Amino acid sequence: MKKSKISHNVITRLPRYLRYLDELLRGGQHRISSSELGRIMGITASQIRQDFSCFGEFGQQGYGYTIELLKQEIEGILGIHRGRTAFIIGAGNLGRALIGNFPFEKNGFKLTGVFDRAGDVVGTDIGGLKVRHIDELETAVRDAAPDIAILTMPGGAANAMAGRLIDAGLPGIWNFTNVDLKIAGTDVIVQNVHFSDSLQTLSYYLERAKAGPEDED
Amino acid sequence: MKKSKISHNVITRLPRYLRYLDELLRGGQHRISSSELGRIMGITASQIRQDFSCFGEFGQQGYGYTIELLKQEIEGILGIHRGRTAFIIGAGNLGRALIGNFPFEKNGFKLTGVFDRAGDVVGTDIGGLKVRHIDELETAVRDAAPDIAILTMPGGAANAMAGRLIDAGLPGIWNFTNVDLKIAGTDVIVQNVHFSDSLQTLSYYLERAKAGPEDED
DNA sequence: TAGATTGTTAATCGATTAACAATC
DNA sequence: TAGATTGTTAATCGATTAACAATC
Repeated sequence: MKKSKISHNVITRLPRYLRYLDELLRGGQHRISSSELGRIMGITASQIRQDFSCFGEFGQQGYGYTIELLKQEIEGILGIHRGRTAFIIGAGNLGRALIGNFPFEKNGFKLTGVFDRAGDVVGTDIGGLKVRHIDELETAVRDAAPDIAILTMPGGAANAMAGRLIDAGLPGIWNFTNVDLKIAGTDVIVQNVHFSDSLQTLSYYLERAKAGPEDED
Repeated sequence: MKKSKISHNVITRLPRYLRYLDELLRGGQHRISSSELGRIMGITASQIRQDFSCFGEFGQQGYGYTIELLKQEIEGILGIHRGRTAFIIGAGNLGRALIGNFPFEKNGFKLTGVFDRAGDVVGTDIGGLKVRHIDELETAVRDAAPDIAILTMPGGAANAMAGRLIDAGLPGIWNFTNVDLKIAGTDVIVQNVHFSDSLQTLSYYLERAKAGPEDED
């Protein structure tokens, strides 16, 4: 039975399920039970069944789950086949790293714009996209209507940039800067990748290596 | 009163507290109450006081918290002044982005080695560090005894690399590859930065923009 | 002192785990 | 059919919030 309000914890486990299902498929496996998947992933079979049951009934009693079908269902829930588009704001090292190495297509996204404010990169070609000047941003957002902007510029400019993007009607932001965007009162969706937070968390567990958990996200 | 077992949720909030305290200090503020901090951060004052009370008594009744002191306490808990060292494994775009832009020092880390397997980058200088060949890794880990290795190489090689590092006695791994490292049976500490998971979570909330929460990590 | 705010205990809420009838 | 495994309800566990005495 589908649930109306789905917890954030459940949502963040979905991409992880997807990774494991992918790996099983690559290993030639086509069917799995919640207990086997739980054993592999280090979580309980109960949790897996509860999680899936938020969205529908994807298994078969006495059989388990067909991996291909389950994967498709989860991809559907995450909206991976929506053909979304993204702008990258900031063509520095991090922006280039994403453009060059991140599998946007596999995640249902297509890069359709790269912007920077530095005169020397504007006009150059990175990964098949011509870098445009940041002054063209608002026009471009209104014209191309990307689903998200990826903030890979210095943190100092992040909030001003977010404001411009939101004003131009952008629905989502993938934030790689080390600041929390001030978005109260807007309905933009923000997902943060805070490197510092992650490293500091690692630092904490290093300190307490004997006592704490050994693998945390 | 200090608590013996501290939940992961509490730990992951500590870096976020630190960011807000920093911002307040930069704004010239020196004192704050749990209720004011809660209002700014969008959490309850109760949660803030509960979180801090896991580690000690950092405030003063009737007054609140001295921001400088509170910040120092949290930095201490996270082990930020430990003078930790790190190797980067993979001198591609992402590795260079971290070397060039990430404030390791502010997070208590110092880069002491960069490794790659590609002949053309080995021997070159990146951010003041000479890139060494991956074959020298084990020797270097034993000699320099870094606290962590930062995996910024292709995911396909991640598990083999993690195995080598663990065998050489490395305590921690900051994993930027899109795979879950198989570390069962070891006592290495792993912290993951899974870009894909983050983007897929964003994708989910874009789909359900009207109903879901608007700012999630 | 009076007002404010902490640290902590108790109450509530939500998430995870266990159990089991339904059924493939 | 018998065995296996789901989806779901109930029980447990843990995390968040509320309340308040202690005290600056």
